[in-house]
Amino acid sequence: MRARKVKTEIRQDQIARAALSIVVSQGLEKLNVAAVAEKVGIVPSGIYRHFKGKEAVLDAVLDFISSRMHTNLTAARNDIKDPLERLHALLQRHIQMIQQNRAIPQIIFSDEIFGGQPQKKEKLYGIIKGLLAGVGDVIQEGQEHGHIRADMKPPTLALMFLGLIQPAAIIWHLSGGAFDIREHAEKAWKVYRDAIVVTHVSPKGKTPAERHMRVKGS
Amino acid sequence: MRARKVKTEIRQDQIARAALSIVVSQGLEKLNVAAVAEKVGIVPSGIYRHFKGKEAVLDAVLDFISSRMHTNLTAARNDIKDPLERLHALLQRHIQMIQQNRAIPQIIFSDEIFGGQPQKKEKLYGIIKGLLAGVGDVIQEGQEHGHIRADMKPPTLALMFLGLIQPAAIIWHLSGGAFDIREHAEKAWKVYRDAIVVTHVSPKGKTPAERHMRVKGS
DNA sequence: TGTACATCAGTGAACGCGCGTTCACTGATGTAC
DNA sequence: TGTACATCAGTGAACGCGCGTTCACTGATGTAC
Repeated sequence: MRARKVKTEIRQDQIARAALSIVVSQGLEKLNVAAVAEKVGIVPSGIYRHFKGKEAVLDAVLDFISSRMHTNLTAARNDIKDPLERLHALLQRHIQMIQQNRAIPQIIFSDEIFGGQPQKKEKLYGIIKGLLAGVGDVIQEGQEHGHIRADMKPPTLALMFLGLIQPAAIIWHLSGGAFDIREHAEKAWKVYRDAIVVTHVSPKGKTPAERHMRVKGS
Repeated sequence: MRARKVKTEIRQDQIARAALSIVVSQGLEKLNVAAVAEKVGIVPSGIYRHFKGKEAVLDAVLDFISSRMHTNLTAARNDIKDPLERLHALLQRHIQMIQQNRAIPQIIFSDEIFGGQPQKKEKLYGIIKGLLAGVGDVIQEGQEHGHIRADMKPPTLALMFLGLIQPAAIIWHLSGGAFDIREHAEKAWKVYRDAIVVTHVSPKGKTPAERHMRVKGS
């Protein structure tokens, strides 16, 4: 039975979504041209009317993930003013995203991208750098307002922020979803918050960072 | 030219090492039976005299990684008594291990294992659980001696400890080795240490954990 | 110490499978006049 | 409004490549007597 003719822009979108959903439900190893084609309702060779090849399809999937991360960033930015609260919200959104489609860790760590062509690696690197920059901006704002310790640079704290999520995501995936990633993230968040927060019940006119360091020092 | 005959136990070891070294230098995608055989100096089909198949070779490589992690754990345990110092040493050893063979993140996150057969996934899960348990033991000891805050369970703090390394390892890999993973780890370690340490210049007879919390609270 | 036989590691040809990709075609949709 | 033609999406057969694996064989090593 011949599939209905559909404009190529629409098919491109359908194909990218189909590819993502296959990875979500079956893992990246099961992502092949035939499977994508079937999901869209055309024949394998039909894919090549809309994409140059499998690589291009993967590129489109990466774009999807990238845009979702940006959505999270801007949503948190618009919703919440306080930098620490915003970080917390970002953490929760990120975890929700990972839980909803376990595709993301799968794709990020796949051979085809993680160990694959420099081009793809570069693209993934760009996505992660974008996320880190977004987190770093929130941290810097917090530092400027005196809410976050200023003796550590934003990129360092931003990467540590990722560290609250990533190992948990891996355990969660390896345990087949049994590990409670959200619960861990909340606990880890408390520790992280303690480590970077500067309290405002100012005693003796010191800068927040100085006070923080003194309190810790002895 | 016919290869010299070698006992199967020795060949098994040679094959496992060859496989690991291929992943280190060329990535896991380049790991195939032919490449391993060539490295060992026999013909591809010869591999099957010593392993049931490619899967079994991968298993052997995982065993290698597992044993290296245990080496790190016991070395740190023997060398250093103070729990916090021991954690620090463990961090440094772990980073050294990752830098020496970038194979480890590659293998851990490969499709074949990370997204592959449940059996392999289980094995990897076991390795990571072993590492976490080792770190957790050090933390628990620190808590019992009053050096580490006791209001968080060891598994939580242990997973956060992994979070100091893992995102950095990924960035390091994606950046092609440009990112200074060691420098980041040292900075992150400072923040982490601040977050979990309990100082001993005791003021008013409180337990270390209580004092820590009060200092932070307001 | 030598001979006969069993065991075992190494070989090369061939198979089979998955899978991405090409290509000549068909037929539907859109456009010019 | 109708006709002719160009464009473009969908089709199915076939190709080619990589790669894991099998199998009958060869020849070396070890062992029993």
